[in-house]
Amino acid sequence: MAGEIDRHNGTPIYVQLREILRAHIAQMCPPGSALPSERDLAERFGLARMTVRQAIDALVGEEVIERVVGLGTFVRKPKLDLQVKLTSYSEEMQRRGMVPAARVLSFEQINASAFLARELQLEEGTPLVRFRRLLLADNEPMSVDENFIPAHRVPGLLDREPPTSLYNVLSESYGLVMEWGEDMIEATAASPSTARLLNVDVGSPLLKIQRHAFVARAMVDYSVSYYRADRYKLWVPLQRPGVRPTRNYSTGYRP
Amino acid sequence: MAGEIDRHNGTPIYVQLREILRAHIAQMCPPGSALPSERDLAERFGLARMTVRQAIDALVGEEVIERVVGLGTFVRKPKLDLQVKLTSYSEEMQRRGMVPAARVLSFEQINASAFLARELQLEEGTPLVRFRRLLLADNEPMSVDENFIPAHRVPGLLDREPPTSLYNVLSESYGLVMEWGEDMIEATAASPSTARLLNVDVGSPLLKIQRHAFVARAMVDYSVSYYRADRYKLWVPLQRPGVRPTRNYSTGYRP
DNA sequence: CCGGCGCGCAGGTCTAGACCACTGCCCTTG
DNA sequence: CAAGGGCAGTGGTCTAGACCTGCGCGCCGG
Repeated sequence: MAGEIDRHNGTPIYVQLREILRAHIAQMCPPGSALPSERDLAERFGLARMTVRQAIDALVGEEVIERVVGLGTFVRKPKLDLQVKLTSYSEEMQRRGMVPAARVLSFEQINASAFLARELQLEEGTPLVRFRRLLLADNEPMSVDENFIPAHRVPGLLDREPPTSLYNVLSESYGLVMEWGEDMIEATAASPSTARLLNVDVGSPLLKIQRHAFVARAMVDYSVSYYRADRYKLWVPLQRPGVRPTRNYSTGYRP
Repeated sequence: MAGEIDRHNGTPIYVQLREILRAHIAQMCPPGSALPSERDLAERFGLARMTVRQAIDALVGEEVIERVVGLGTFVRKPKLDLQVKLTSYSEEMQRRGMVPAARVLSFEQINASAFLARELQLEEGTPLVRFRRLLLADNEPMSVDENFIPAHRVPGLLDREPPTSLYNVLSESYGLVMEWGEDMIEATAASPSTARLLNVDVGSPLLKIQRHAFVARAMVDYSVSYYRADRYKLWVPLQRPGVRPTRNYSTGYRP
């Protein structure tokens, strides 16, 4: 198991352990495999068992792992059908037989402004990773995309190359599989800078999509995207309240 | 606070305390009121503070109460359900606390064009009821709305006054309760005629929403709406949070 | 050979403290 | 009167134990 506890960096120990466990699970634990026992973990990291339990409690709450009395703690099967909906741009385009590409506009750490802090439900000034890209499909601009992720969720992300698929990296390296979210959709007119990036006229209609994506109760990603209206439509299945959900949602490209 | 802890009946103490607190909140705590402090509760019930915290943790997980560092623990406002979809315009606006109104632009029978026939999955030339309105919210134009309904579904509809709430009439007079549907969402620029109706500049961004609504397997309504982008945003849940995460521990499952 | 019991280990619950950061408020000081 | 510091109280975190029940397996006796 990689990682060590740093007792002096201010991050609560149980949070550190939780993330160590999450990464460990994501990287080398198939569903059904057992975690070390609470007492083992306590000894290995030099912690009280109650502290270990606090870390494990969190992951159980997220339904990442599962306790069984008398047996141990086990990795749960990821919910496959959930994974399809909150898809990343690259997955989405590949599924549609288009060649996705991206030009990285910025990839840096910033401090949360008042606005971003509110959107991400964090304190103002919290370090965030900002990842801004121009997304292309078949070599033609499709959207300008800006993601904000709490930095503490993705230690070391900025030391890497900017990922080609953000959601893939989040899931494979950090165990952050987006489970649910909400989109705020509106129409807007292209600003000069956005128009230039997307290769459209200033004032052209764009689809603005703000997304909050969550893992368990914690928001992990806030993103703002501007899609070219002439290249992108959304398809949204609806249902009447009280009817059993179909649980489908997909973004769709229409030529 | 009513109730006492029974240390010998087998029910975990924190569960007993949790239910005592829940009852206490339900009976005499308006939203915003404070609970006794953790130390108070521990002393009053003769428990360790960690045990009290476990009870409180559960209620915080249920979003019944809320902790504020340095201040105390407070009763939350019950959450409103935002999960309203496939609602009619009037329901939607009422939910937002606005006064809905409509100006009828046309209310007539037409024959399905090739395009409409394809959208409604009917034969070309099939009689349709066309209902076109300018929808207002708080007396200001919000959208231009056009519904197409197979005429055989709504006999006698045209002999009435144009309905104020289309979905209400469909459901109350014809038993057509929309069960599911799909929205196609895109951004577009206001045409001269639409711009004039909506009281915006030509070329202003609009949200174009095409909706297919179904009862059972049969499509009952095809509609096209143009919403003013400056007045309308769409909220789309991507994936339900599912079960409220709790700190309860399940037993009896074998991986 | 087979059945049952007990041991070891898993998580579940609980205790009685500790120190920390944060908040609101009072009281002192300028 | 205003600004600031101190203080008491809050939740946040952590410790090092305790004893409980549930579980599987191996040992031992029939």
